[in-house]
Amino acid sequence: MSTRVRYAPSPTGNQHIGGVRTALINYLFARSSGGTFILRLEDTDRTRYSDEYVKNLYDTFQWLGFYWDEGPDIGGPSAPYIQSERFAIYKEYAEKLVAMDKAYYCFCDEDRLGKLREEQSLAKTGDQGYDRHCRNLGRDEVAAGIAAGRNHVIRLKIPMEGKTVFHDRLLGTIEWKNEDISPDPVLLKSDGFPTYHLANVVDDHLMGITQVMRAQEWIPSAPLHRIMYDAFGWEMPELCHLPMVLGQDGHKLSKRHGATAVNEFRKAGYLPEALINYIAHLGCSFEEGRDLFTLGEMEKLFRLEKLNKAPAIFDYQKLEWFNGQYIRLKSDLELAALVKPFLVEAGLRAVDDAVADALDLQAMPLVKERLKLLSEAPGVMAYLYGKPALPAAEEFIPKKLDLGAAIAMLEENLVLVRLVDFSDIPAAEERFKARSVEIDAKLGNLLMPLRVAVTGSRVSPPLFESIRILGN
RNA sequence: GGCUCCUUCGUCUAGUGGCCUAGGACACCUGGCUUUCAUCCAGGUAAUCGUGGGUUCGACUCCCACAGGAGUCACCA
Repeated sequence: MSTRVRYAPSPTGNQHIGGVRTALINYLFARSSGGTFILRLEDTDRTRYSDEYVKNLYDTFQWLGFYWDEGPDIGGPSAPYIQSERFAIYKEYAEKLVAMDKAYYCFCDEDRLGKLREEQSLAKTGDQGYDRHCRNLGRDEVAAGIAAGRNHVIRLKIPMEGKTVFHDRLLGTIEWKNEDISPDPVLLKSDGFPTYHLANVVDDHLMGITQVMRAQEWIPSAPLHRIMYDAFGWEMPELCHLPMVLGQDGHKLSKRHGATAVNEFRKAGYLPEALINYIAHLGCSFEEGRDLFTLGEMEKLFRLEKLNKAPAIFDYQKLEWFNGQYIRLKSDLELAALVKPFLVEAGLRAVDDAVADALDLQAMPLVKERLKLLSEAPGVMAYLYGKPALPAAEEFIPKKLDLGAAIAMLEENLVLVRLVDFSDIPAAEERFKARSVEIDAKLGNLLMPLRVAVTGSRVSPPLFESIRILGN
């Protein structure tokens, strides 16, 4: 049987590192096993839903460059892939569960539930959860309640004793005492929408999902799902709970750790290849002694067994290194195109400017080796456009400049690096000013078109200027 | 607090009983190349494999206990 896996995000926020990593691992698993990767939109939370997030989802994955085989935008045999369009299905299955006495109608309102919570916290007996008040309502009472139009939900009957066992591909066998499972979770909300638990289980079954791979934070809902599969008499997909991604402080990665949304990384000048490679490498190894892998390589090399059980801390520094590596792998032409939007954004050049295009392209060999992020390009290339370099990030001690030698090299059409530190060499300031015109003139004469690029975004403009001229 | 999961350099990892006096990568330090910076190359610092017990001729690798960390306890997913 061929494998079918899915990424099932909820459009209640922009796609972030954690979600994308789950998607990537599902994708790699599908590819490595000749299976199918499916996208399913779990948009059952109407209060947090936004179209904007759906758009962000598509944008993100188009940018990242790995895509699903079946999904809302491209269709497939299990359509529709949007849960709000499968509305009726869930109601049907929830009621089926009630008919089988595996679930029940509950008329408790927010008021009662709130009070219950208060009492429980006062009693300090620990969180007991729902008190199963409506679990044993008579047939007549239920009928009357519904007839009266009272708000109601459908809750799952969690067995009061015994235990629930499930197997995790990565973690092994996990046992839960039924009394420790959240008492009687809601399956169908009072607005008629399913909760995650119902929709997730029903869809995974209906869509023929064979492996469920999701973050470890979902472990506590696994026993509950097991109970539902059993109640329906369905075979449960194989479970595999993925290690989580943590911030520097060891807590679940979130906004306060810095950039977490993929579009933020994109704006900051990260390459999708670098992000994908780094994320995949986090908590997983592909081949001994190597860190850099293309998507295609990972598709072939991926094995679930190589996943780590322990959570991993997201290291922005190492990601930057990956990014620098991938930037250096780009051809000049590719990189120039990649960098262009950042230059335009910085106001250095216009979008349509053939001369600027040529200039950029010629500067690439120099720019390429000193970029970790595409967003650093404007700082590095500012001089090319007659603007001062960006402020210094750090200082360094320059060596003494020999203008005569510099000009000599220029004339030989060699790579020239000129460094001027006015504070260190007081006399140089005067000399430089006096001869800068001469230098510029020689530049013009020698090299057409000009091949000039500022080197070193860390050079402070008032103190240093650094120009490098490329030879042919 | 209950329950569950996890535990090799600061970080990401290799490692499935002897090849480990623990290997690689990021970061950091030193040197080389480059009249600067960056890139690149070479080298270095860094884990008594969370702690304590076992099992075994032999344990990072198997078992147990403890400790620490994390996750989760909604009509959110």
